[in-house]
Formats: sequence, C-alpha cells, structure tokens
Amino acid sequence: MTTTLADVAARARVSPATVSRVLNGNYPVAASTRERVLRAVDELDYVLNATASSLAAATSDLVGILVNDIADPFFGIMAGAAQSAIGGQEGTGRGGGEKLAVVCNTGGSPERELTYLTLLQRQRAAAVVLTGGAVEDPEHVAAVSAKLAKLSDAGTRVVLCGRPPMEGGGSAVLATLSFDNRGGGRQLAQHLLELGHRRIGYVAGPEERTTTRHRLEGHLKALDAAGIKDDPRLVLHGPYDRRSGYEATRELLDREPGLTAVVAANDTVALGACAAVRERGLRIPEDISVAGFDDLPFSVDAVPALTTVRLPLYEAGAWAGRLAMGAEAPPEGGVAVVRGELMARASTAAPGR
Amino acid sequence: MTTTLADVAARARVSPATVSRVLNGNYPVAASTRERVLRAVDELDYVLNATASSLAAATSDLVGILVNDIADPFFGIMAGAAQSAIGGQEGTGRGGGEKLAVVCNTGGSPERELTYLTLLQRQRAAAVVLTGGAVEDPEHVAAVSAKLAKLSDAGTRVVLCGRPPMEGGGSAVLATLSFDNRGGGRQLAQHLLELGHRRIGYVAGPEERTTTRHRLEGHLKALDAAGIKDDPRLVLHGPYDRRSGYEATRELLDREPGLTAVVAANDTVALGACAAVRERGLRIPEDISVAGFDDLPFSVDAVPALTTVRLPLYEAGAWAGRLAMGAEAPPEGGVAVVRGELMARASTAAPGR
DNA sequence: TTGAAAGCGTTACCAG
DNA sequence: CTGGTAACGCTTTCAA
Repeated sequence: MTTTLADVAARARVSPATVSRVLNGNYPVAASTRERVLRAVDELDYVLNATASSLAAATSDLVGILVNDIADPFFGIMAGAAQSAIGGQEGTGRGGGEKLAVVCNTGGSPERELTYLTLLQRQRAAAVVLTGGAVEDPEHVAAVSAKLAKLSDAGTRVVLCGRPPMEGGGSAVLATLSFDNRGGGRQLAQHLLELGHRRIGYVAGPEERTTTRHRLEGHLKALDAAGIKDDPRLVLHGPYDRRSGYEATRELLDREPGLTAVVAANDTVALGACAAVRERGLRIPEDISVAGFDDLPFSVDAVPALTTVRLPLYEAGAWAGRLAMGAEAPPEGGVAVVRGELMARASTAAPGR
Repeated sequence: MTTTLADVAARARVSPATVSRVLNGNYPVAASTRERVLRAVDELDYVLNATASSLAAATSDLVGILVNDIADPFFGIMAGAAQSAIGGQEGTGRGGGEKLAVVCNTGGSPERELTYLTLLQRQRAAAVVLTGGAVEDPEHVAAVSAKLAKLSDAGTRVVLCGRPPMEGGGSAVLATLSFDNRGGGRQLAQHLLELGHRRIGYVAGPEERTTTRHRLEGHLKALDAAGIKDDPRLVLHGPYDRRSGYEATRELLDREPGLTAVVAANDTVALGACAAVRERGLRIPEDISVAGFDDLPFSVDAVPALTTVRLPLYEAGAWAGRLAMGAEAPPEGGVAVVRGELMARASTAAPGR
C-alpha cells in the first residue's frame, strides 16, 4: 500500500496536522518535533500526494507554459528560462511549495491551445504563461479571452510573453511582455535602405498571426517613409519554417530577379531563404543580403553574414517566470514592451546588380 | 463560487454519480439523461476538477516528458512527437480521460532530474518519459533507479527514449527505445576512413554521459579496426553546445595541424567546429571534413557539406508517446534499438594536406 | 439505468 | 506549539 501522511504521523507519534505543518513549513513547529517527523518521512520514504494537497488547499503547484513550436529554439529558450526562474527557487526538501513548471506544445494549433488551457484549468494551475504570437481569428481570440478570464477568476496567474497585449482582456491578464515586432521590422528595413537597397523581398510568417502582421507593418512603414511604394508581389506568406523560406525566396527571385535583399519573418525562415539564394549561385552579402529575426544561437553559423534583430528571449522568459511566481507586474497596465537589438553581421551594401 | 459537479447534478436533476459517469463515459447512461447532463455542463460552463478526480480515482492524467535541454531541437522534436502522440487522441469533449502531456526541462542537471521525478511522483503521474543520454555517475544512477522503481510501483508507466536500457532496472522500466549510438559513431568513422582520412579529431560530449561514451566507443572501435591506434590528444570533451565545438576544434587544430577531419559529438557541436575551421581559412570539405550526429533540421543550412548520422527523432518520440499511453512494449525485455542513417552530404575525400 | 454514501489524502480552522 | 476534525470535489462500490 502507498504510505500516507497518517502513517508518518503514527510513526512520529504526532498528529497528521503536525506532519502537514512540518512538510509545508508554513507554521511554527518545535524543532525536536520537526526532527522526529522528518526522520519518519525519510524512513518511510514518504512523498506528499499532490492531488490531495491541491484539493484540500484549493491551490495547485502546477505552472503551464504554452509554446507554439517546441522544436523551435525561439520557444525553447524562452520556456527554458521561464522554467528555471520558476523551478530553481525552493530548497530540494521533501516539503511542499515546490512549483512544477511544465511546457505544453500547441504546435500552433488554436484548438490545442484551448485544450491545454482547459486541461490546466482542470488542474487549477497556479499560473499559465502564453508565449509567442497569437492567432488573430476573432472567434479564437474571444474563446481564449473567455478562457483566460475564467482561469484568472479561479486564481490562476496569467502572463503573456512575446505576445501582444490582449484587446480589452486586461483584467484577466496579470502581465504582458511584448516584443517590439513593429520596431524590429522597421529597423531591419531601415538598415537595408540606408545601405542603398531598393528592391527588397519579404517572406512573412503565417497569416492571422500577430507577429506576422506586426513585423510586416514595421517593414512596410519603413519602406513607405523612404518613398518606396508597397509592392504586393514582393511579399509572400508561409509558415515559420525553413521550407517556407526556401520556397518563397525562390518565388521572389523568379518574380523579381533584380532583388538585392530578402527579409525573412524569422531566422529559421531566413535559413531557407539562404539556401534558395545559394542555389541560384548568389553570394551573401556580395550579391544579395538576407535578414532575419530572433537571433537563434545557430543562425550565426548558418549565415555569418545574416542581418538580424536579436530579441532578448532568455531575459523575457525569465521575467515571465518570475511574474508567474508572483513577482510584481510592471506598471502601465502590466504591459512591458521588450525591444530587440539590430545585429548587422557583415557589410551588406547594396550590390550593383 | 466555483461550480462543482453537485451543481451540475442539481441543475440536471440527477445524482452526482450520474454526472461523473457521463463525463467519464466509462459507464452506460441513458441517452436522454446524458443529453440533459451535458446541457447543464455547458450552461454552467463546468470544468472537472482534476485534483479531486485524481484523488478519488487514484490516477492522474498527467504525463511527464523529461528532456535535457529544451532549447535543443533534438529534444524538441522528440518531445513534440511524444506530446502529439499522447495529446491527439481523445475527443475534444468536456469529458475526462484526456491526458495532459507536459515537458520538463532538466537542463542536464541530475538534481533537477530527480526533483522533477519527485514532483511527478507527487502528482501520481500516469506516465513518465525520460529522453536523451543519461548521466553515468553510479550514485545518481542508483537514485534514479530507485525513483523509477517507486514510480512504477505506484502505477506510473516509465518509458525511456533515446537513452540506453537501465542496468538491471528492467523491472521498473516498461520500455526502452535506445539509439544505436555506438553504431552511429562507427559508421561516421568508417565513412571517413574509406575516403582515406587518417588524422581525425573527435569533439566528444560531456564526460559521464552515456551518449558521449557510446558514440566515442564506436568511433574508436572503427579506428582500431583500421589499424589506427588510439591517440588521446585527438579527443576532447565538452558540453553539447556550439561553443564547445568551436573551442575544442581550435585546440585540436593547434595540437594537430595535419587534421583532415573533425567528428563532433552532435550537430550543434559540429556547428561550432565549422566556425573554428572556417576561422582558420579552411574550406569544408575541400580542406577538411566535418561530421556530426543527430541531423537537426538546420544543420543542412549551416553546413551543406556536413556529414552526419540522422536519427529518427520524430518516430522515436511518437513511439515513446504511444508506449506511455499504454501501447504494447516491444519484446526482448521491452528494449528496442533505433538505428540512424548515415548522411554524407558532400564529397569528403581526404584532402592532400 | 440511477442513486446513496463511503471514502481518497491533505489542509486548515478551532480548541487546548 | 499540538491535536481533533470538518471540509475539499470527485469516483465507485453497493443497492434499488
């Protein structure tokens, strides 16, 4: 049979209540008693039953971190940082209070996102962190808002990381750490424009996603400011993966052979873009410049000449983790904008092609 | 107040027991009754309390997937596959039975690995999947074995994925999907040897890790078979990251300028190796060959000429997920060896240097 | 096919 | 500082 708190109490010759207090360390207990209890715990190899604790205390120690694609280091870095911030706190004791930070992979699917939120709601999760760009479909946005409101009502701390603030959902969301995607898109384009580039292709992310829209808006705004009129033929949408970058870039080069630069929605897409460019026998950056977003650790190896906007992923994730743990939310309605840094890794002067 | 099963029962004019049966779908209920109950559930926006369910049923719907480094796509791909296999099953209904697959990042730390296992034990997890190479420290191995035994006793299904079978721990572990790391290491070395390479550097992973030891063993065995004596100066250990590959390769090139090939412990390390090689003005593969392991999606972009062993990460992860869900374990003591495929992406004939 | 009631293992309040 | 004891919300026999 599984040993219970009562077994420990019996062995230590104290009441269950006392054992509970020792284990949770949230109430004064005589040192000698504590000693006796802990010995009994060790002797019996007792482990608290979290489901019973949660039921009785009406609070769980589960913290869910939702990501769009667990195979993408962009999310891995943020989630890992959050998990460290959450997990690396309490002592390693047999006691309670230890948070269980876990990451849930939605795979970018709205349904799975909702499913996970429901599952976490069932668990009465202590906190939920939503990372990465959100889907903009009104119906889904409404569903998520409603879910978050319910979670929040039930005492779950809701934090957004790398995601724009929810429209009017301010009450349910404790804090929002949003990347300055518009600014990043603008920086990238401005940089290329200053170098003299005029024909710039853009491989955007999936439609209906906030990151996609914001980065593209920044890009187009910069072009507009430079007096370059929006050319829809130079913008292609696709998923945030390598293949999309490859295929879209081939298409862009077909449409506009005079292209001197390609901006990709993120670094993973940029890698595909590079492959397509190389395939055409073009050198980077001598013949054509390629720019990305995110600055994943491997992009420097993939393309030493890649221009990118480095987002402070680790810092943002860690901050989100702390907020989930109860840290004070930033002022201004709990919204903080996290800016990226432009990394121009090589000369990318406009080729004469 | 939070609405409970009793509230639903009252509204549907049935007993709590009936509501439970409808929600779990594991007991016959009259269609009309079910209808009424479900309507009440929807009207009240009721969500099962998983902690209460788990306590009463003595089983949880939590499945934990432990990974060494969540920012490494190697783990992301496996974990994502496992999560899909686990999560994408039940209907999206409001009912129970839905598993909550979550991934836990140990960061390669033995303590955190144990902590997570304890946390999952507390939650009475339905299953636990341990992925990736294990630490070989005897004390830690014993601690993990003991933990797994306890989990297993408590009814948790334990699955190992991309990790060698536990010594004698067969009883606690339901199934083991182990990569053929020795064979992979051998393949890589043999390939290089056949091309005429004789001075081959090796950047190994961290000491005390099974993957590190096995891959290296395969490598050395192949060299030995070719009559090349083991030269400790050509083997360097370090963490599984880019920096390690960079620094170790610089050191190797200093020690042995006549090197014609470098084998890295995995593709991430290989990227660092490539950077170091390029820095010395050497071209790949004309001047020197670089080989890796794992075949991360981006490695082809980083180094089109990289030679690597592709491991079926997705398939292994999906299989592990199915096993965690209750699929039948493979025969042979539950151990299955998953082999990789050699990918020689470019000519890597031994340079004349 | 449905209902009644006895737990499941902890927590937290109230006494002492 | 410690003990007794109602909850906590659901599952699951056992009857009907």
